[in-house]
Amino acid sequence: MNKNQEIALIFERISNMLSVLDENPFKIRAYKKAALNISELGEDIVERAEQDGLTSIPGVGKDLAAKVKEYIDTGKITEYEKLSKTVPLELIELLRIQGLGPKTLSLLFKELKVRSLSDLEKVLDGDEILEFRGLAEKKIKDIKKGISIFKESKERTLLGVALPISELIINAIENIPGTEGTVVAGSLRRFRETVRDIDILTMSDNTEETVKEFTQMPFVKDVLASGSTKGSVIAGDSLNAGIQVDLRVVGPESYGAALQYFSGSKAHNVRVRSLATKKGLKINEYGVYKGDKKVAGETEHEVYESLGLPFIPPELREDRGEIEAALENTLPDLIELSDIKGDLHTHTTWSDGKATIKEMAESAKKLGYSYIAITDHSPSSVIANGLSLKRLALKKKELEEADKKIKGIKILMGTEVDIKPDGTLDYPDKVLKELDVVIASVHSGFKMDIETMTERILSAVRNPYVHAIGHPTGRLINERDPYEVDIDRLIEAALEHGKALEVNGSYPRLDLKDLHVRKAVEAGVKIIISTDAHRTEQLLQMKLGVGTARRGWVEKDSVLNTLETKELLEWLSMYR
DNA sequence: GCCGTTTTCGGCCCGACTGTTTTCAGTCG
Repeated sequence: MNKNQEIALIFERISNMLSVLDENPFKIRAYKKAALNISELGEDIVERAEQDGLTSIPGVGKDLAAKVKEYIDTGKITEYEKLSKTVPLELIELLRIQGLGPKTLSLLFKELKVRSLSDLEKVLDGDEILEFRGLAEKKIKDIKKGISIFKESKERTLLGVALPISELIINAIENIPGTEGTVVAGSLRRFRETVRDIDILTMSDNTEETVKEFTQMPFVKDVLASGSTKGSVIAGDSLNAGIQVDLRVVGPESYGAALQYFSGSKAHNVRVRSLATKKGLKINEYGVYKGDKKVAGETEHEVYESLGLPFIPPELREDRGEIEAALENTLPDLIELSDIKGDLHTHTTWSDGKATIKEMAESAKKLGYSYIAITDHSPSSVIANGLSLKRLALKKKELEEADKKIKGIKILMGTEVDIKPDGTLDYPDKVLKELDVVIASVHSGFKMDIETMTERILSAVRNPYVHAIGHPTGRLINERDPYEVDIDRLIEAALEHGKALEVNGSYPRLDLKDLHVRKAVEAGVKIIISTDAHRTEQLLQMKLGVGTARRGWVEKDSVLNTLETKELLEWLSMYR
């Protein structure tokens, strides 16, 4: 964890501690907001402090700047140390329990000395609890249910897992008579790399009945809420067990306002609303109002238009400067999935893939691609059945034959070559020179200090025959942290040597991630968006890669695999 | 605790659902 993340975590905890102590809610929010902005800063906070610019971080004023400074200088924040003595860390963890909020927890903490999960469970089973106002039988039962969900709770669900599930549910809802326009909203629509729940919006002429039918669907294990416009359920084993699915049902006159509202993010919506207030408008999920008069609501476009803004694509709605860009009319013209002309990172049965060259190429052709690069592993990746020089030659022969046979798509001979711990590549230069596409990646020796790892990857960037660095930070979301690499230096070197960085669309990776991609393209670095497909259906993960790139404000011009075959081949051959 | 082309003080997004509140508080998103 770097200093930014450490400080963000402490502020987040302070916020939670204050909420359990029932402090000023705006102070609580102030700490949360500062935590978010510091964690997304994209710049070393120590450097920012040295330039005396801490208060230039949104949400960081004089007080919080002093606390950041204190942490940098002493490794401690006195306020946090003090609060920790009163409010145990284990207690604020309990805020994640559904149905148990800060008010109740505060009461249990102050009156019944609850300090941990086991304390809480004991208290809920005891008699004393029944003395408390607002904590009758049903509420206690709800909290107990929350505890059991909390105990089973997994980490946030991966985008690539949640998206297909949302499509199944959308289909099921569309089959309810009278529904129309069922779409995904929330963080899933924004293509966040992980999601906490699945938000779905639909229109219906009988909202109550639609919610009711939704809560009775076969995949539902638990119903958390069921009202006239909103239902909330927990999915059972037939889907991704434990994930929460929320449905909102509105009429057509409010569809756009509701979609805008439920797509979030929260931070984006707060900005949108305060903008509305300044213009003398009021905005909620039913529409935009001037006094009692509704001025917008049917479409998202008109909601933004009523505020004097152009439409803001969902992937940008994170309050990362999109409001300002919209006001100045400088929003990026984001890349579309249909701009992609081919996939430059795929595997076949020659290494650890499950499909042959021919099968991969034919699937790529069906997607309308003009080219596909087959980039199997190099010998050091033993587990992945990396190709020896001899097998590489044999593969080349098969690939050339397939290329002749299959018309309408160019099959490129490539490799995903290992960057070995000493920074050398797993094939000699004279071999790399003969390949159409060379992607260099780290697959072993992850535990290195940042200096060594960065140098290791930079030596691959400097190799004249490397085209791109594959999954540059090596993370596996929810499973493995990224290795330590100085992204800024990597970007600088990629720019200097004219090399591309990959946005790997494989859903456990999504690497580079949104904030890093944005940094790279803003610096002028070209990227490739690829799937790392090991089977034909994984070629469809391009959608996730493009979504991640869109979250990184990427335009078509920054992406090499939007080039037509001829232009791409020209670019690739610059390194020969 | 932050922030300011309406404010350096007084705001800080807004509504649905639930429970036990007979008019509203807590939780959630």
